[in-house]
Amino acid sequence: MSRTTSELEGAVLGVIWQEGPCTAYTVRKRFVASPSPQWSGSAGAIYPLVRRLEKKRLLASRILTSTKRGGRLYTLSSAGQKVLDEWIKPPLSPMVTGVPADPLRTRIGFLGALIPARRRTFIEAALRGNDVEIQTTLVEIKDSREKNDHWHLLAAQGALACLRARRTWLRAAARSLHRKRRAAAAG
Amino acid sequence: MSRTTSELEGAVLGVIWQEGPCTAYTVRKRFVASPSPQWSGSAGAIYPLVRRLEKKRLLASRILTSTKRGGRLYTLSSAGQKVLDEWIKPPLSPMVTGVPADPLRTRIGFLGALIPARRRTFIEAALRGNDVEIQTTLVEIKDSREKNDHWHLLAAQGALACLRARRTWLRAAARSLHRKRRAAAAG
DNA sequence: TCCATCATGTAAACAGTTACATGATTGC
DNA sequence: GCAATCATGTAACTGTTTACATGATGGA
Repeated sequence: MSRTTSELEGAVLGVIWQEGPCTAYTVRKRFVASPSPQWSGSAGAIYPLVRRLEKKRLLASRILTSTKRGGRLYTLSSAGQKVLDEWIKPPLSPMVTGVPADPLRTRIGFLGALIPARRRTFIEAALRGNDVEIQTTLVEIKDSREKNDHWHLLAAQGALACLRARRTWLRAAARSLHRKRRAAAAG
Repeated sequence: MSRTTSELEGAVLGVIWQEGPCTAYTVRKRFVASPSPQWSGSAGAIYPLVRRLEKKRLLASRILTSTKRGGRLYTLSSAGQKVLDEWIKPPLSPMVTGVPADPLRTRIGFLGALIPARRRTFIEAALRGNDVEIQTTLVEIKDSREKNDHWHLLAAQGALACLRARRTWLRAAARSLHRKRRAAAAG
């Protein structure tokens, strides 16, 4: 009967669970601040979504009186809590456990379309970009440790593990390119 | 002047570059067969997209005469080659180098919403699902090695690296849960 | 011959982005 | 008091999925 919960819906319920009573803008800021560029956290996505969730009785809201601007303070209802629970817990679909999409990896799959000289340039740029992300993530880890935010820390550590693995892989790719070039020169 | 190339557009151009002259259905199959559940490769996405790309002169097509069913054989035009090139090569936006989205990681960030007993269950299910993906990827690696598909091999190795890192991370998460539980019991 | 599935598509529903609008609040 | 930006929203556009339709092809 209940339609399946989308990633964004689940994440919004999760944020409201974490933040306690909060406005749509608070939720929005969380997505905008998120290091992963998964969602933009655009107003056009969040405001209509929380309205939908409220209509489904997964969120309760009361009007903000402390400010003249209006707006609503949202809380997770018990039905919302349950939906959040169902969204997180097993069984985990392949969509959840499957190989996460990585635009960098996608491009590597078509790297042969570049002229050889550009391939090396690509890998170098990728390594630089990846290192920037690693630095950002280290800061994020430090922050969540200081705030004692156990789950966020765990998630950030997962992101770091992924980035470090990507780094090792990219370096191996660079070496493999090098071998290929030498083989081509020799053959 | 030219609008930015989306991930799906880039990937479709890449597939047609790889496969040589091929039909929309061939492209579609590639996405459906892809281990990453990023795109469904649905007909409603691919057929209109190749049409759009053709209208933009990035693809050329000729009608299939060998079959009665009709359909078209698409080829990358030189303009298409150029767009593919631009799409792959640096500068790489944060959207490309950023932390790849991982639904598993997202859920871990909200794991505190589950009752403690369920948290362990989640991690175990995640590990099982992850191991299945590792097996699938190993097969993929074997295949591309046999087919001497260098770039696809490289991409699959990247996927494997990511999955292995995820495995290590999940095991660490399980240990961390365990510590937490013991601390709670003791405190 | 008949049934499954291949291959090509289309249409409606839906979700998310961009861009805009508007009033409140804050800092100078 | 004025400018910047905060906060709340809306509307149009775009792209993707789901579901359907339809004829071709291949194997029993």
